[in-house]
Amino acid sequence: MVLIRTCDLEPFQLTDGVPIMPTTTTMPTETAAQTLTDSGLRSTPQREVIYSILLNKRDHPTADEVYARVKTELPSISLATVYNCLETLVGCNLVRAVNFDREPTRYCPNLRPHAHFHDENLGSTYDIDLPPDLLEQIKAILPPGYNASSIEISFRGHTAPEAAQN
Amino acid sequence: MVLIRTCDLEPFQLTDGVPIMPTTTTMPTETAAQTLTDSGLRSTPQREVIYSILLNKRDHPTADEVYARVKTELPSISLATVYNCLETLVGCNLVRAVNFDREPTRYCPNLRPHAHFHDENLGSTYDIDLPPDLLEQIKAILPPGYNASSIEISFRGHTAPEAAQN
DNA sequence: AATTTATTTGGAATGGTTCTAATTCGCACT
DNA sequence: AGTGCGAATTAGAACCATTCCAAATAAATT
Repeated sequence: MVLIRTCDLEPFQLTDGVPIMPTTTTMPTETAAQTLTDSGLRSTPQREVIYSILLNKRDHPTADEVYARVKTELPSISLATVYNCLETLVGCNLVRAVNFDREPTRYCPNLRPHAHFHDENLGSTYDIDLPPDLLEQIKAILPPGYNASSIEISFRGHTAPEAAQN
Repeated sequence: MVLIRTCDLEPFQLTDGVPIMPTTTTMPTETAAQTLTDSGLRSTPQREVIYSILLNKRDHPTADEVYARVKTELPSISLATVYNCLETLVGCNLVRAVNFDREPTRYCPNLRPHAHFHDENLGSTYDIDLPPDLLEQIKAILPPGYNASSIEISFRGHTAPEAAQN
């Protein structure tokens, strides 16, 4: 099975400058708490809050940015815990880690297959929906004997000002 | 124009365990020296040797690995110079930097569009030829207003033992 | 040959991330 | 309700790839 090392967002609208929040998301069939305990892990306030922060504002924050946001809710949390929790959430597939070159890792809640677009002017990252058939075609370029467990597709460039999403 | 942030290798053969070295490569129309001076840079021994090392063994070495290899030829070279030279070569498009998550950057001589496959068992990286039409299809998933200057496609997984290339 | 400018160099600094050892927490079992 | 025990959190040190810096060297230009 080929995992998409990529994160998720409902298809955003580009018709005007207004950011469209996902209305229906491919919600996990269980709560985060359930997924955690199913993986033999505990559902802690830190993990829950960090996950909710990721769900809440899907702008692919870095660990530092997550840290800043969590502190408003859990002022005594440590950066190490933020890293630990993010790693845990990635580990049980609630969240995906996203990398652009050697920039700090970004995080987003795990949903469906998509590519990433990184705007070099704004520093923003957007999710690009990936059609299943295209994914199949991409997998098909691998020679026999190559077993891929994950794929990552990322674009770099800039977005037209009128296409601003967030 | 969309650049492929990816490096190159002639299509390797997988029929047996024998690594096939590229026979014909899409050689640059100019020498490295020429490309450098065309970019207003000097052709130095360090730059030339590093470039030749990259051409010589196309196994996507890290800066450290390049450093180790250069030292046999230029024993007094410094690691800082290796980084400088690699950056210079990347800057004038003779070489591509390749990243897998946050692992150390790898380098390969610049040729045609291709994806990367990273074998998690061996730590080896292989180039996967990217058909032009597929590339077009991938670019086509971008919504209007998204102007990509580069694409990167990378696989992670393992290769069957009998498909060993190098 | 002298001057300017680019390049190299070693070592210090940076910055994101991970490690460590100690504390705290949550759950299971009395 | 209290206790014990493994899991989770925490602060700070450590790590490591990479970059920065300031001095030394080399190459091109005058």
